[in-house]
Amino acid sequence: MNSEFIIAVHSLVFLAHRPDGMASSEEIATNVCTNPVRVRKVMSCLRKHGFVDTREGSGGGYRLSREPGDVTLADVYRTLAAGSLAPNWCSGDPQSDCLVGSNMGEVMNAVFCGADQQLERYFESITIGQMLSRVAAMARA
Amino acid sequence: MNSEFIIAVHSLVFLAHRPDGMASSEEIATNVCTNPVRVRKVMSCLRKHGFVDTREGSGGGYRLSREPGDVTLADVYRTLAAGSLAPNWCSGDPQSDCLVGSNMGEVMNAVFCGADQQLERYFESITIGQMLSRVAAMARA
DNA sequence: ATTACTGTAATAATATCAGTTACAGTTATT
DNA sequence: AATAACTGTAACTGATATTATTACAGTAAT
Repeated sequence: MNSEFIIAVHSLVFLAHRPDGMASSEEIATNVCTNPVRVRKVMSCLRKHGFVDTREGSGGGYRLSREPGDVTLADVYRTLAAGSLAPNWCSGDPQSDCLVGSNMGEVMNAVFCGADQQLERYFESITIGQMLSRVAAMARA
Repeated sequence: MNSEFIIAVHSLVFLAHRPDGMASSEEIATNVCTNPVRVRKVMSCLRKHGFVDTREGSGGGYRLSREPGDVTLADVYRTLAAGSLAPNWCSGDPQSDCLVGSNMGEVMNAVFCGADQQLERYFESITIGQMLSRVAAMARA
């Protein structure tokens, strides 16, 4: 799975966990275990899609702009990783004079579109709020 | 998605399409659009899991050893690409003293295990025989 | 024997992904 | 107004993963 998706989810959960809902790219990067530039790139995308607000300048950072319980992983998936199942590579060749060789690419594509939808449906059932609860439950155990 | 999975599915459909159910690695490679060594590697794996029989030596090649209608994509998936959704990379760090940072890896893992199961369930509903029908339907259209 | 295959390892080429550096723009603080 | 602490991006570098190629031993048909 696309690691930007993971960074995004982790970041959102981290923000949801913060009492004031805020953190800088560096704080997030440390928590996620990656570098701040990558976090900023992902967050920049999340901002454009209305998941977070940004405050530039000193004391700035990111803040959740939606209720954790209202944001599903599917929302994030669609924003950052939609179609990630579809192979970058298509087998076969439309020019082939073989029935299979010439049409497999398209059939395979349809299969993966279906798979992607299936995956989205699953992610639809999990919210950022739930992720936070799960993390907390883990800590108690 | 794992391109070996795609090669495997394409190859099996191609074999199913052959009147005698047989083809050499070179024929398959041409049809799939890749090189014979790769095909042999994938087929070797399929053989070990009982999907095909191999005949070495002159005039040899591969032959489907199960009914196309009985082989699901899930069978192939489990053999060649199971767990492909789970990220190779885990966010966070168990040593972190933050609730989120220390437990997110495990929670994320559980999420992806679920996603993988969801995907398998979907693949369960598609057989090699159906793939062949779809390809044929496409050619008629 | 020769030819046409598979099986597999090793290597080389290529593409993808992640980390780093650099710097312009923004805002709070003093 | 100067400084410090941020975000936003682009460009570059390095690491990693993927794919193709080469090579050769083993097997079976002719």
